[in-house]
Amino acid sequence: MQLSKSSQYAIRILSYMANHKDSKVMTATELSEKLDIPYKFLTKIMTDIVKAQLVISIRGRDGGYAFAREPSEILINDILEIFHDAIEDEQCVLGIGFCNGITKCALHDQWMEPKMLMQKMFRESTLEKIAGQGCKI
Amino acid sequence: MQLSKSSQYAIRILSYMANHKDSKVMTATELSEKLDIPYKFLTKIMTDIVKAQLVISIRGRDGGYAFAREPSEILINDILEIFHDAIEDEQCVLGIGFCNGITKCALHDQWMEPKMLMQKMFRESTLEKIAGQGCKI
DNA sequence: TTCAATTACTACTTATGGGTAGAAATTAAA
DNA sequence: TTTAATTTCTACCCATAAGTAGTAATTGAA
Repeated sequence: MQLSKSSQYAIRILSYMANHKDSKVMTATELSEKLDIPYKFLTKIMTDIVKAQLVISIRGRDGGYAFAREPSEILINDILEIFHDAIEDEQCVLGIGFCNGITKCALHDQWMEPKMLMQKMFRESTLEKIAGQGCKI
Repeated sequence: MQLSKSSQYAIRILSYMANHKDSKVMTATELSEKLDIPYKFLTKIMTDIVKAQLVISIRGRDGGYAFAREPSEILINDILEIFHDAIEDEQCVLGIGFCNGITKCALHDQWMEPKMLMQKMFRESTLEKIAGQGCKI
């Protein structure tokens, strides 16, 4: 019961970038070193994030990554969706295909409250919000 | 962000058994058919659950599986622990090693409430409780 | 004792996530 | 135009989860 490495890294990367909005672009090298994330893995993840249009990439000399939208407009849930880690409404915690109001799994009722709270948190936390907390990593 | 197949299957199996306490032992064949879980995978999981002493196994003819303790004494969290799916107190949602009250990850504060609620749910839901809800699967 | 019904064990295969290597493409500046 | 700094692409490798196959061990009953 945890987030994938890709989601963990992505959240750390983007929250770090949001924390350093003064520098317009940040390179993969800098992010990799500052956040202690394997360089090659980081570039792979960043390519996914660029395709999802949360950031833009500038290739070539003096290139790097920059936000495509304001950090106040980017939700943690947007990041989780890229790596298929978001908690979907219709998805059953026990993995059965017909878990709804009528036929439901053994944990359906108990799971409802923590699930809703988690979804709410992921869907209401913007990068700007979590960045302004004095977190360095 | 979801449980492993092993945990999902295990919860379904044990909650099914708790729902059918009249039959003392249940065979792997019956569980596999009723719950639509691959037979070989089910027996592998059951062996782990037996080792964790939640159920006992009776080998040989007329054998099968039976509870080692009352379903009212078995928590969902006990099952998650077997397959390393439980949410540990000290485990950071972003996977950093020094996430505590002083130095904390970007999501630390936001994660606290849903995490606590989830832990509480897994640690307070007994098999008996979730079984008595008219769930067949 | 033999047989059939059962779980346990060992070893394998397949799928997926995490991670790495090398080269290609792009671009600003010298 | 050349060079160096960058991202991107393709193709791998490794570890683990998920699932399968075959056989050994156990046991009640005929």
